[in-house]
Amino acid sequence: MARSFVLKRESAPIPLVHYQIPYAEHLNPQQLAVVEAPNGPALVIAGAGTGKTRTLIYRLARLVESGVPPEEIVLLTFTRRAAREMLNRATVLLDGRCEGIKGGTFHGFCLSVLQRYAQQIGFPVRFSVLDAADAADVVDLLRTQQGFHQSKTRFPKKDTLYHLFSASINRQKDIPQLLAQEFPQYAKHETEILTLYKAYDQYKQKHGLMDYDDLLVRTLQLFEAHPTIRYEVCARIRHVLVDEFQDTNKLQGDLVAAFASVHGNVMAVGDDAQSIYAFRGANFQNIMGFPKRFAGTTLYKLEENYRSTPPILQLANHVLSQAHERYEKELFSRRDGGELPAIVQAPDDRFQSRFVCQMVLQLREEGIPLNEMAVLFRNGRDSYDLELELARCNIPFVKYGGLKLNDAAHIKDVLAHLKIVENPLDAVAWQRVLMLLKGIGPKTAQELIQWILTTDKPYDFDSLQPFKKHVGQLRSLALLLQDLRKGERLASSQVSDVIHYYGPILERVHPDDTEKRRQDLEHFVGIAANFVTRGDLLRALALDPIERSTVEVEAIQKDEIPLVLSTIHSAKGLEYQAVFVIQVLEGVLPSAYALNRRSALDEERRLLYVALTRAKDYLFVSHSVLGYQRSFGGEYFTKPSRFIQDIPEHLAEPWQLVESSPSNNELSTGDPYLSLPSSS
DNA sequence: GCAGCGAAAATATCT
DNA sequence: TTTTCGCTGC
Repeated sequence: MARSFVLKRESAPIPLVHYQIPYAEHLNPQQLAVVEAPNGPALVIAGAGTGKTRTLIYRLARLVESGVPPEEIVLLTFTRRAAREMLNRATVLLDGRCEGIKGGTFHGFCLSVLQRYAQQIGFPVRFSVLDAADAADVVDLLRTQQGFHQSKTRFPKKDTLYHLFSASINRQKDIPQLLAQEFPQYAKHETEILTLYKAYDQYKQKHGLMDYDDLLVRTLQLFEAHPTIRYEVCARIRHVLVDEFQDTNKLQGDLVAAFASVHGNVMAVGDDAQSIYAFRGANFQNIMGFPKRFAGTTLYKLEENYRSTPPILQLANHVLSQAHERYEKELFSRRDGGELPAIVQAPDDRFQSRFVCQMVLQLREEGIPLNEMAVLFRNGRDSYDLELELARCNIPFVKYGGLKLNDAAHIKDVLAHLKIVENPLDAVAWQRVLMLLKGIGPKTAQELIQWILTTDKPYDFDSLQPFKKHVGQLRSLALLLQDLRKGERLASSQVSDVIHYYGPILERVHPDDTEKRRQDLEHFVGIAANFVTRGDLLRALALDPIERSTVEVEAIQKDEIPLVLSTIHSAKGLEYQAVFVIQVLEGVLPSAYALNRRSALDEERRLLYVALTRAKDYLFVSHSVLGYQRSFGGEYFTKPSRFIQDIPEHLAEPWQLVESSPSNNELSTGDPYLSLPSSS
């Protein structure tokens, strides 16, 4: 197919394409088959560490070398980080020719489509994208407006409600069903919740707002309502490649089908054993159903693991084999030797942190760079104690997952000012901005917003009679907004202006930690410098929020490449020479939320499997006997996760951490053959 | 109707 | 640790 395509474009007969890259030398036969796959639908089942990313990259290069215009190739990945990395590597591989390939998340790609056609489905060109916190704020606004918060029995909070709405869309279940399953305590509020759901949907339409789910849903709606647009968009997608296909949900499956609807060239890559997004409606049946959905699918398999040593794989296989739903797959390593993974028991959290720090330092001595080591955990907060210890040991780190800088109140405040300039209909942002003013509370803000939404001069408050009391403050706000609105000013200079205006407010609202927050804001100006327009900045931030810890890292040490801290979910698809999995405890991994459902427990188990298979050479799985509850200073006993109970000793070595001598702080493994360096 | 205080509650994974 | 709720005084 590719060949005849080339013949059509060039008038002279070209018998064969000359490939610059020696594919057969760089790839094993299974990988090569994928890279050379003919046009049409293809499904690649690729176990952990089988060179899936590498294969995809070579596939991209191959397509480009075969004459497919790079801008007609779309690579859909799970995170922006993954897309960026793959496209960079492909670009290097084929001296820059892959640069034009479009890559990103489903949400990101849908956003780019919607930005062009938003008006066709009744949205303003400059619609706003709501992140999870924004969306919850909208829900909260409506919740209060409808008076549901005053109900006699407890009414669900904004986060719960938004979670419910989002789950309903992503898992294709109606709200009563979800309520009965997950929140039986709120079942009696079913009618109100349904009312709220409808109100939420209408509100977003009316104010030009889209949440994450809307990006997918509205794109599908757009395609359905306007087949010509669908054709126009998808005709430009000659090839679509989807990574981590096991983690796509129904909506994303439908989108893939739409994207491939003109050219039919779709390649999906996935591994059912690594499915860890069922909570978001991911359905690995998408993999099973792929050949049915796309007639003529060719199936490929990648089975040889190049990443991990045999002992690491054996432990991972063992963990997976205990799942209720059995997996037939067993990965085999192409490597030899390797040390047994360690199951490390620490007396308490502090010990665990000190152990990690000392081990990291020791491995660095042995020549492993910090960014080739990762500490993985179930929840963002599971690393708090470790973060303190790392700072104490002067070990620089980056953290992925967990809280984002965007969630900090002061950043949200600044963003809200930009949002109302971008989209004057964004009432939630208005509310936030107005309530920062002295003497303006929820009631006054609502009245002001009523007026703002109906006027054609939303940034001119001078004519406002009933709000005379506030006219001074409103005037300086108006000045700022009118200034920002003028011309096409650079995003970072707009951010600076807002911060300048916001300075006094910051001091008044957060008198205790003004300085710390001011530093965040300065950091934020730097980030804004990566974007040209205000709209670019806002949309990028909504989809790819700033990691909170990167701020602190820069403060610690700028020169050394940092150690990686990451939630397991965020570590998907990546690999490291040494991996520490910490806090492997009952109630943490598996999560307490998963304990009573088999399928959820299996997902937690796969999560640990994903964590273990990130390791190439060294693997440490740790847990502590005593935990410290951060909320009120208490201690509690913990149990090691059921997933690491009763692991035979030939699969992993049990280590017990003990204080080597009461007089100093050194740790010992209790094993005379294992020495740990003292912390200096 | 707003601000400030203290008590109480909650506390995932990601886009 | 942080957010939310409810009360009180202005």
